[in-house]
Amino acid sequence: MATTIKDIARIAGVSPSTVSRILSNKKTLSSGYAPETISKINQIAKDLNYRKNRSAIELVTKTSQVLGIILPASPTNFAQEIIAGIQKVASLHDIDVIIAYAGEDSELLQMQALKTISERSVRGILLLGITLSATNAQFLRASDIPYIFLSVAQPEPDLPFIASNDFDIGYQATNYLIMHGHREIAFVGADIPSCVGQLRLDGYRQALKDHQIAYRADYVIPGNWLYEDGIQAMNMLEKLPHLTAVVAGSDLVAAGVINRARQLHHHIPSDLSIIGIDGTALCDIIYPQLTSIQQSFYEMGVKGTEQLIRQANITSSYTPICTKKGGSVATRNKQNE
Amino acid sequence: MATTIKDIARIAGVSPSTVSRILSNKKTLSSGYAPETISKINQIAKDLNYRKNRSAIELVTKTSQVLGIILPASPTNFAQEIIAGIQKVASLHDIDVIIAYAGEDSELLQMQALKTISERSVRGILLLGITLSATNAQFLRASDIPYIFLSVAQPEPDLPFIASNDFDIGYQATNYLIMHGHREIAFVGADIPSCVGQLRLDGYRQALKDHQIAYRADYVIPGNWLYEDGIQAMNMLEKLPHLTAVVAGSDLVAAGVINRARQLHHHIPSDLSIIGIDGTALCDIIYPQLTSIQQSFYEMGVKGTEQLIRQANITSSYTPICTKKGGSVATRNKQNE
DNA sequence: TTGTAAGCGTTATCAG
DNA sequence: CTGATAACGCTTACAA
Repeated sequence: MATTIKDIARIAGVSPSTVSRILSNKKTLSSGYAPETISKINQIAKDLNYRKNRSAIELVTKTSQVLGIILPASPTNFAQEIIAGIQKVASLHDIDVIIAYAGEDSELLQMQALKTISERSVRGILLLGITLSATNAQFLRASDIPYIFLSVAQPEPDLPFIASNDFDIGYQATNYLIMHGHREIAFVGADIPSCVGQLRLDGYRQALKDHQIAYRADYVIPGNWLYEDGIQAMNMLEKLPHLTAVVAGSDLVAAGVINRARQLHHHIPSDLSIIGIDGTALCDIIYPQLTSIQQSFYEMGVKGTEQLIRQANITSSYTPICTKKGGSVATRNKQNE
Repeated sequence: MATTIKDIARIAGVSPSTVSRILSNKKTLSSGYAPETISKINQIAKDLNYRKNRSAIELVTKTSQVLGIILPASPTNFAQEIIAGIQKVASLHDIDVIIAYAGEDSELLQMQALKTISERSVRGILLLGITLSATNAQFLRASDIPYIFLSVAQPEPDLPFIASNDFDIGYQATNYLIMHGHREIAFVGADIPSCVGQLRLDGYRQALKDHQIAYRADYVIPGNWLYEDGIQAMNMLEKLPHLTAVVAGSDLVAAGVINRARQLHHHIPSDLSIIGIDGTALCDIIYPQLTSIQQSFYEMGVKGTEQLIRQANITSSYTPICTKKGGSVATRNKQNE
C-alpha cells in the first residue's frame, strides 16, 4: 500500500490540506507555514517514501504537464533530431513526454495511437512525420487538444504544421546539380504518392523546366526513402547511359545509390554526382561525404513544442533549408554533352 | 467541457454504472446487456465524442496499461532497435509507453526521470543504456514498481538486466582479429570507466593473454563510443607503426577510424583491419562494410518487456552475440611480423 | 439485467 | 495560518 497524503497528515498531526499545500510547494501558500512544519512534513514524506499520485492530481486539476508525441511505426533516422528538440524545450518547462507509435499506413493503428494520447489529459500533441487519414484527422480536431504536425506539411488549413518547404527542397537539390553543369538528372527513392514526395517531385520538375531541360519519366524511380531503395534505383540507373547526376529522396537513399554504384565500378562523383536530402549525421559518415539539402529538424521540435506550451494560437510555418556540402557532386564540363 | 459517463447515462436514460460496464467492455458483464442498450450507448458515446479519462480510471483501478522507459539524454543509435522490440511486445498486449529522458551523468536529471515515471502508475520500468547512481538505484528499489535494465549489465544482484556479456564481446572481437593473424591490436573509443567499457577491456586483455600477446597501455585509447572518438583515435594510432588491427568500441567509432584512416592514406583492410561492436545497420552503409560483433538489441527489448508484462519474478539474462562479417578485416600473413 | 453508493488521492473553496 | 468538505470521473461491490 503506497503512502498517501493522509498518512503523512495523520503522523504529522496536521490536516491533509496542509500536507498537500506544503508538498505541492505553491509559493504563495507554503511561504506562510512555519519552517518547522514544512521540514517536518518533508521529512515524514521522505521517510515514508511518499510519491505523488499523478492520476489523482490530473483528475482534480484537469491539467497536466505532459506532451504527447505520435511517431510512425518505423521512425525515420531524423525523428531522433526532432525529438531532441522537443525534449530540450519540454524539460526546460518541466514537462513530460508520452510517446505512442502509429503505423504509417494503417488507419486503425493511427487511431489507436490517437486514442492512447488523447485519453490522457495531455497539454498538446506533436505528430511526427505522419499524415492522418480523413477520419483520424477529424478525430484529432474533435479532441480539443492543441496539436501540430512536424516535418510533414499538411494541405488542410486547420492542420497546422512546422516543416520544410518540400517544393523548395526538390527545386534546390535539382538546381544545385544543374548549376554544376548537369542536365541528365534522375530523381530516385522518394515516396511519390505522399505529399512530401509529390512536392519534391514538383520542385524537381520546375527546376528542370526553368533551365529548359526536358522531363523524362524514366528518370524518376520511386521508393520509400530507404537505403534499399537507393540500391534498387542504382540497378535501374545503370541502364541509362546519359545520366550524370541523381537527386536522392533522402540521405539513406543516397547512401544506397553510392554503395551500389561503387559495386558496379562507377566512380562517385566523377562518373555520377549525387545529392541527398535531409542533411543528417550520415552525410559525414559515408564515403564520399554526401552533399545534401539539410533540413532544420531540431528546430522543428523546438518551435513546435514552444507553440504547444505557449498555448497561443498555433500557426503553420516553414523551417529553413540549406545546402550541406560534401564530396558527392562534381562540376561537369558543359562541352562534354 | 468534455463528455463524461454521466452525460451519456443521462441522455440514454440509464445509470452511469451501466454505461461504464458497456464502455469498458468487460466480457463477463456486458454480455448480459440487451444488444439494443449496448448499441445505443455506443452511439451516444460516439455522437458526443466521448473520451475515457485515464486519470480517473487509473486512480480507481490503481493499475495501468503503461510501461515507462528511461533513456539517456543522448540516445545511442541502437536505442531505436531496443525500443522497436519493446514497442512490438507492448502493442501486442495493448500497452502504452511513456518515455522520460535522463542525463547519463547528472544524478539530478536521473532522479527527475525516475520521479516522472514512478509517479504515474506504470506497470513497469525499462531502463535503457544507463547506470544509476547509488541514491537513485535506492529510490528505484523503494518504488515497488517492477523494473529491468536493458543493454547495460548491473553489478548488484537486485538490479536485474538483459544485456550482452560485454566481457565476451571484448574477447570475441579481439580473438577474431587474432585468428586472422593480427598481434598488434588497439582497443579504442570505449568509455573505460563505465561498467561496459571495463568489461570489454577485460575481455580484450584476456584474449591477448590467452595468445601470449603482451598488453600495451598505449594501444588503449579511451573515448565515449562516438564517431569523433574514432577520428581522434586514428590520429593517435598513426604514431604506432607496428599496429595492424583495431577493436573499435562501437560501430560509430569504427566508422570514424575508417574515415580518418582513409584521409591519412591508409588502406582498409590491407593496411589496417578494424572490427566494430554493435552490428547496427551502419555496418552495411559505410565503406568498406564493417565487420562487427553484433548484439541482439531487438531481443533485449522484447524479452525485457515480456518479463515486465508477465509480472513473474524478473531475472537477469544475457542475449546472444554473433560476428557480422563485412570487409574491414584482412587476414595477415604471420611471416610478415 | 440494471441501479445505488462508496471511494480512489488529490486540490480547491470556504470557514474559522 | 489551518482544517473541513466537496468535488474530479470512473469502477465496483452490493442491492434490487
